[in-house]
Amino acid sequence: MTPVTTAQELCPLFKALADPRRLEVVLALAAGERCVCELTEQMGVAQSKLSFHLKVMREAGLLDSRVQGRWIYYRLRPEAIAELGDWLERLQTTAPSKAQSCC
Amino acid sequence: MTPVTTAQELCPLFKALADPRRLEVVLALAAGERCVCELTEQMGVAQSKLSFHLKVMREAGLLDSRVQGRWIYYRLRPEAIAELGDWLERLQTTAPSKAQSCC
DNA sequence: CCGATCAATCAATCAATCTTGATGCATCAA
DNA sequence: TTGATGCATCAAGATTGATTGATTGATCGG
Repeated sequence: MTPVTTAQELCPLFKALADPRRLEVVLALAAGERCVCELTEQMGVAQSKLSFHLKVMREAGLLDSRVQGRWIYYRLRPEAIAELGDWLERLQTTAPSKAQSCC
Repeated sequence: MTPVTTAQELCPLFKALADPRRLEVVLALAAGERCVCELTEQMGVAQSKLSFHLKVMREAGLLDSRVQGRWIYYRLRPEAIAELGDWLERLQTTAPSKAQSCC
């Protein structure tokens, strides 16, 4: 039972992915959760900048975070990836019809 | 043989989808190709605005267009949808590893 | 406590995108 | 050839998003 996400609900997710730095983060997190300091070092990026992008992705529902001591670990939300994948699949399987006359 | 798209190559596609009006267009086109005037009417949107968004999506490789008489028909590029889907799938199947110590 | 580290947040600047209305260029019907 | 239609394009302004550097709050080790 796919919960059928609407396009409007997916928009924030697409926005969250529509940036090269954020895609880089997503790739890093695909290998497993990482703390902010690891990501900062790995990407060689200013801390506040990374923090900004992490926030965008977290608020879009693409990432989750958990606090451990003084570190904050981020990870991908597989549900978010699945939603996007499902929506794309539904797009593909919609029977494409030739345009009728028009206007 | 999946041609393995890199994140940087996908970024324009995600950008192209990161807008509610454009998602609306994509949905309309999932049902088959449509000419600009049909889309304009269906979406109740200014013509130049729609034209702008169509251009963004076309340049990202998400849409294709063809001229017929004085109309221009737009359609989804299934390859683009497939690329996105493949990338997402690869994300999901990357074995997620617990973060090691850190820092 | 104290100093250090991790990370969020804020304000200011800068940059990219979107919107609007006007204009121009083809195509078509008459 | 003329007038109308379909659509791209352009310039200006408005909106949104990203970057930077500084500050703050929390947590930790000593």
